[in-house]
Amino acid sequence: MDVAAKKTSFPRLDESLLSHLPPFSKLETRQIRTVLDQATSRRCEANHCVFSEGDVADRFYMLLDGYVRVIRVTSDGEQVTSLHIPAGQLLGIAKALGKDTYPATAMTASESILLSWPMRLWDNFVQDYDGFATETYKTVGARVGEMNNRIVELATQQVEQRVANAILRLINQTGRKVEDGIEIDFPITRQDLSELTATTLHTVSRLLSAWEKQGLVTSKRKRIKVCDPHALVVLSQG
Amino acid sequence: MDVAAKKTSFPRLDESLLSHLPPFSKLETRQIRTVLDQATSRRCEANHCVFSEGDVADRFYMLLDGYVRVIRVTSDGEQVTSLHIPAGQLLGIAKALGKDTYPATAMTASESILLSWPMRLWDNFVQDYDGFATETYKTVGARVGEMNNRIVELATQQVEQRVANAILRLINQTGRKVEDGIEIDFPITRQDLSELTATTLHTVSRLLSAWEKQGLVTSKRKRIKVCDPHALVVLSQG
DNA sequence: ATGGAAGTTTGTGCTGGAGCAAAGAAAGCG
DNA sequence: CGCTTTCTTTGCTCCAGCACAAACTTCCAT
Repeated sequence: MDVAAKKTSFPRLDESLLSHLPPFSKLETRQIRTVLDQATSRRCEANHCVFSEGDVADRFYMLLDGYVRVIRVTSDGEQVTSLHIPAGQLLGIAKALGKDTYPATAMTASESILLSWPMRLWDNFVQDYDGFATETYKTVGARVGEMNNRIVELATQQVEQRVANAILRLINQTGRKVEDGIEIDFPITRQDLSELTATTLHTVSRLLSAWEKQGLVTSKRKRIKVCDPHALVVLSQG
Repeated sequence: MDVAAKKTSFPRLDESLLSHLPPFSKLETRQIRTVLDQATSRRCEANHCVFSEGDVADRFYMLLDGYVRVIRVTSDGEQVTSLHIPAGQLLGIAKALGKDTYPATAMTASESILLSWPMRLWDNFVQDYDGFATETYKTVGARVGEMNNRIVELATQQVEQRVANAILRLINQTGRKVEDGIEIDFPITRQDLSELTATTLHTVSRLLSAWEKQGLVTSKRKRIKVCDPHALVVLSQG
């Protein structure tokens, strides 16, 4: 792999990129340089499949920029989004779950930049890099927590609350402050939202229309801006 | 801790108990003896709280006998069961998730026997015992997989399919072959099932009655026996 | 600019399953 | 043994949200 070529196509690909990210933050500059040299970088447009459920897990990834959604497909073809992963997190870390195939599919939700390493380096990373293991287990823990919350949410809440919650979560993870509100800063369709909240795009569309009438949100095609986050919080509590 | 006393109240508490269980199966007899000496054992009746969500995770557990259910409680007091844990598995392994409080509550679902160790031994176990870490990450991975499945299930399936699935899962995990069928071998109420499947005990009751009329199951108070597992599988597929 | 694809809005009817209520059956207890 | 508690069954009502359908808007490629 030609490092020079990488640097031209991704000018910002230097130590400073990783040095502030939890799994690598305790590393020395020299170590980070090694890590970078072993990495493959890739820029993907939105809706690009990073890896698929069941594939042999031969690489693990760090999302440098953009957003990735983790989805599962049911036997009859329906998609369910189980997680959104924001920039700065590892993904495809099957090894941390004791698996050698990916347990779910990952797709980019917006244009994204990914670093990846061959999975055979995993054990090296764990051994050589102080804090790497700890941080990945924290990541796993956080995702387990999120999944748990989604289960509780799906089990007990109404559709309106779930949609409100989903939007709030996205805002927290990926919100961008703009004039008169906070916008989800990647393209998201009603369909996507319905897959996140286990309902239909029709219902999501209706809800957003209703909220827009009440001035809680404004939305264009693939864009959602929240004007009154507090009102959404109230809604989400039931 | 008086080892002699333990041995009298739990006569079977010797090396053979642990030696076949995954996290300990690679240990030498001498090591297992050390592990046992450091353990506290406890017998609990059904519906006993092992640890609560949010508690400081000061111990981790091995379920030797019985069943444990992992539950979460919503802000308005509703309970949701996220997992059933069968005998032979670790629980309360917050450390493997990078947490120092338990992320959920664990209650015994039947009379159970638990070993436990102070959490400060966790790192020792990981370091000293070959395969311990690997196996716990597999456990975590399996639970993540299960949770993922539950999310997909909740998101896409009808109540009838979910209840059928839940019963099948329980049968697989904890089923006991009896004459003319397989029985869930711990007491489970309609309420429990409804918490597992995110519905109401009324609906579960109706479904079981209907299935009983069709000869798929028979059930007494707190007991469910499946006579025609295949028919249940068909139902669960929708 | 033009046609088509992708995304969104909105209306209408229908139904699965929740909510409520009330009574019956089994287990536990003094 | 009767009394209480816990668990279960069942009937009835009602509505949230799904299915289906059709039109509209925005984006994109040719």
